[in-house]
Amino acid sequence: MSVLSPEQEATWFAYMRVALRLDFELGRDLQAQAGLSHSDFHVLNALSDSPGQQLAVGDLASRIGWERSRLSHHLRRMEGRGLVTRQTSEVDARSTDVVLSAEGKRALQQAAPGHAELVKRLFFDGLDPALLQPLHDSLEQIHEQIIANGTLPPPPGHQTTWADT
Amino acid sequence: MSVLSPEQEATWFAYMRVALRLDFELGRDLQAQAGLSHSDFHVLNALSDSPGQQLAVGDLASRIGWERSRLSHHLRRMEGRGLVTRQTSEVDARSTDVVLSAEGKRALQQAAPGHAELVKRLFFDGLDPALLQPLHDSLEQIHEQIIANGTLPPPPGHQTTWADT
DNA sequence: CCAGATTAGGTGACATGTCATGTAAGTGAG
DNA sequence: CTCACTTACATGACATGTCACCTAATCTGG
Repeated sequence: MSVLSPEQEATWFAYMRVALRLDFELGRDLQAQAGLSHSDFHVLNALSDSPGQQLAVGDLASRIGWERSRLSHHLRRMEGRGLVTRQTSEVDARSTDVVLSAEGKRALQQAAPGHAELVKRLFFDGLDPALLQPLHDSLEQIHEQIIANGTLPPPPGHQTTWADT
Repeated sequence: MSVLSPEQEATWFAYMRVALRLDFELGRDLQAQAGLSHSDFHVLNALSDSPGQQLAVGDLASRIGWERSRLSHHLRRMEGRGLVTRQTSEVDARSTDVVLSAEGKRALQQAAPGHAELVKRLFFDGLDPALLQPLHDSLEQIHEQIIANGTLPPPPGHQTTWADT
């Protein structure tokens, strides 16, 4: 017997096909339309909806599901391009706060509408509206599962179902 | 008014969170357990369920949603490690056939069970069984949409809904 | 206050991915 | 047949990501 049921396997393959192509299409579009890589966009986006438009490096990493060292390299480059700023935290001198710069904000605002438009076109326009809610619920359940069973720390502010003892 | 409805936006964010973490967790596990990158795995997997365990470079690329040049570089490395073989096609001398080698097959078979196990644990074990079918349908619809509206060529053997004229 | 453990990040070497461009085989209009 | 065009890949330069390891700040129990 195999590990996954036939239905699960079919679903998994469908997921992978979607994920691979979507990642490619979105990255390509962002690069062409806004001069941002998909990675840049994730970072800017996460900062942008954080209080004070800033986040500690570690929190940012778990927010977007990256390793710290990857983020560290990427932030150096983004800082060089003026998209973000780094400053040592005032409460804990080990920690670094990443702040969205004015230019970073501008770049994000310039990129976001077109990006959302493409997401709508590729992801939602072909989806039966009746499936939106089930899809959302599925993804949330899977997300919880990944956080509970994965190796990355949970995102900042995440609540587990069972109260911590 | 924004481009996406609030429900769509929530669903999209849930999707991105799942995609980012899943990609990370699966890649990490494959590397640790089987010494294969997630990229290697996609290539081997695609070859393995193709007739003759081989595929033209271009077909392989659209099968896994990659650019050709990325695949070309990756194949050179995989060939160097003995996982695949490349040979000029006999029917069209421009085209290159990529063939799964015995060693590649072995590597894939060694990696697959653990990989499937992790997929089950991270993706399906937390999912309400009643949502499996809707999730599958959603992903298939989205997949069709991406193929129809994206820039990558459709995968080999893909049928569009409306008969070609 | 001090030694060792822990936590937050940064870094260097090297693997991988992207973009622009190159080469060669097939195609086809005249 | 031949010049222009298209198709299938490969490659080189450079951007990005990974892994192992480093430093410094903080915490903990004497």
